[in-house]
Amino acid sequence: MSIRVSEAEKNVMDILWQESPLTSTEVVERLQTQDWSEKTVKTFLNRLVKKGVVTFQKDGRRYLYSPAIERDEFLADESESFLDKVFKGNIKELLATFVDNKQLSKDELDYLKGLLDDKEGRDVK
Amino acid sequence: MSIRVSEAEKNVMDILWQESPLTSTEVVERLQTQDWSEKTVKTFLNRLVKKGVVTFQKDGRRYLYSPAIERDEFLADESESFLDKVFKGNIKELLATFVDNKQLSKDELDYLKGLLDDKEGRDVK
DNA sequence: TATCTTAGATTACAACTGTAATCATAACTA
DNA sequence: TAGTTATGATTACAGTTGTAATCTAAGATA
Repeated sequence: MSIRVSEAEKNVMDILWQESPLTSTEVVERLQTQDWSEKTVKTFLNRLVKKGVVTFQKDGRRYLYSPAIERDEFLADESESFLDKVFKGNIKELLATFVDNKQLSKDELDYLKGLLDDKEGRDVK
Repeated sequence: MSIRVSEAEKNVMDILWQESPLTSTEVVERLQTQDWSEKTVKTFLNRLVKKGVVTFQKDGRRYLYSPAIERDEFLADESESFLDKVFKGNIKELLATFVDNKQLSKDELDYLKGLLDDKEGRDVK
């Protein structure tokens, strides 16, 4: 049931999660880094609307686009699906891979330890 | 430069990482859970060979297939790419999402803490 | 040896993606 | 009001993917 948003489309979602509603022109502007033609970005907006993950209100001849799904929920979905597909659900292996392969700063390590401490006690086991 | 292996193809890789070399027939057997036709599995093997991530030695008329890439390396690649594409490289957010959204057992929490402790001191930062 | 199997190679085909260009039309401008 | 513009809608087109079926030829079998 997982939401189907392609790689390229995700970049558009990210823009809208940062700020919305936006016109297509504004979305195009904020996607300068990607060097997509304005036409390409419009295509993505269109597809995202058809997929039901972006909505719009009309404002004269133009549309004001907004995300129709929550970023957190989307990330949780994507993460779950990544865990299942790549690590076959083995979360220990997934976490080990990330922790092992990334250079983590002291700050990041502390942050993560904090997360674990908060978690401790809450999950009944 | 990341390795291009599709969702369905990953299941074939998983089989070969568990045991290899295997004939196509053996791969098909081990993929019973997926209800793919034998033809479909053969197609995947073929594509994987063309992509250079599976190799084979001939054994008479049949091939003995083996992975041509390391599972660990593949997982690291996939993870890196997932982090970049979905979390735009923000590893704290990624880890927080996993830790928050999954029910983690005491065992898993302890394991993860162990990882972090090991890591501590090694990363110079 | 002639025939049957069966394994890999080739071909099929629709949906999804990346990447746009063209079309139709509503709104702005002269 | 008539022409210009810019926006969303439609169309394009090749590559990837999921999901096979068909073709070809080398072994196995009668």
